[in-house]
Amino acid sequence: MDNNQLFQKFVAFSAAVHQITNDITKDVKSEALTPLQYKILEYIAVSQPVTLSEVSDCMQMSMPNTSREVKKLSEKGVCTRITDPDDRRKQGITLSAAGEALMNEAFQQIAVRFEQRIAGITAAERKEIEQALDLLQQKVFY
Amino acid sequence: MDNNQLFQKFVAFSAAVHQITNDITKDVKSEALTPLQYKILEYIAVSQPVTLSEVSDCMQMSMPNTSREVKKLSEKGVCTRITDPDDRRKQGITLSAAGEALMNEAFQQIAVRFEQRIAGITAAERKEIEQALDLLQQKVFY
DNA sequence: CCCTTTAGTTATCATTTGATAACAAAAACA
DNA sequence: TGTTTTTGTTATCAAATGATAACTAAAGGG
Repeated sequence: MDNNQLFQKFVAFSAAVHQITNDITKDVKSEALTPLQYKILEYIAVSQPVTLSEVSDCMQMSMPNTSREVKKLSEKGVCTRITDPDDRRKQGITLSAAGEALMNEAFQQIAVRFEQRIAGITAAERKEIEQALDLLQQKVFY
Repeated sequence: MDNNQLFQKFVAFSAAVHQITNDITKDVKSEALTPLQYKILEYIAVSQPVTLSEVSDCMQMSMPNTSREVKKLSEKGVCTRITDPDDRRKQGITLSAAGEALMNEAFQQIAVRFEQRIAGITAAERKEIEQALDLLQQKVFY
């Protein structure tokens, strides 16, 4: 039943992460973007270049809906699509300059709030945190 | 600039947690509940008894919308509201028996998937993971 | 060369979610 | 006691998201 205890911790922890990150990213999203669009853009930012299918898979949304939302994003000028010369069905989606700027600004704000949150932490603690992040990402959240 | 590196790790980590938990809880939600309703129920399950205002705060949604969704949940028979005798404006929201059953089933499924994920881990690693979860929850995601 | 599969698009409709105004009742307070 | 604040409700509307069908074009495979 030790397994169950670990699971309890996992659930509580995941809930905490969701809550804190929601809190931190709250009203960061540009007025021009819907929440979904912001999330998609965030995904593009981290994984670019990506294909439509990859966005669809990762965001767990249907191709038609993905197509629609990404189309809106490129109409808003925050991302660019270039047809893959090797397979002209595919397109590489990347952030445009405007998109990069927008996401930089967002991350900037998030960074500020993150730093407030860990303000007054010692160097040793920081080291511990880094190691814990690495460990969990490697063994649980991979 | 060490701060910035830690922040990078934090962002990557949060993204990973979101993705994995989304994956794990995917299609766990009962057919009878919308995603929002499932999240609210999950929150009630963890924090019961809660008031409408607390749900509203925590889920970052307006009181009217919170009222509507919680009303739907109680109409579906998964939660119960009892007026606080000390302050009859407030109501304590808890899971009903059916709600408990539903959430138990959901957690059961999530637990199974979690265990698959950490299958083949040594006792020492398990210990490390537990400590890492505790540390982060205490120092970052509090 | 035909057939199938993969990648993506467009259109349309239903449902969910968000926002706002107008309200009621209990509690707090002056 | 009368007024204000807190807690919640109801109704209504707009916008976002989800689901599905019908389609195009390129690639792959026999």
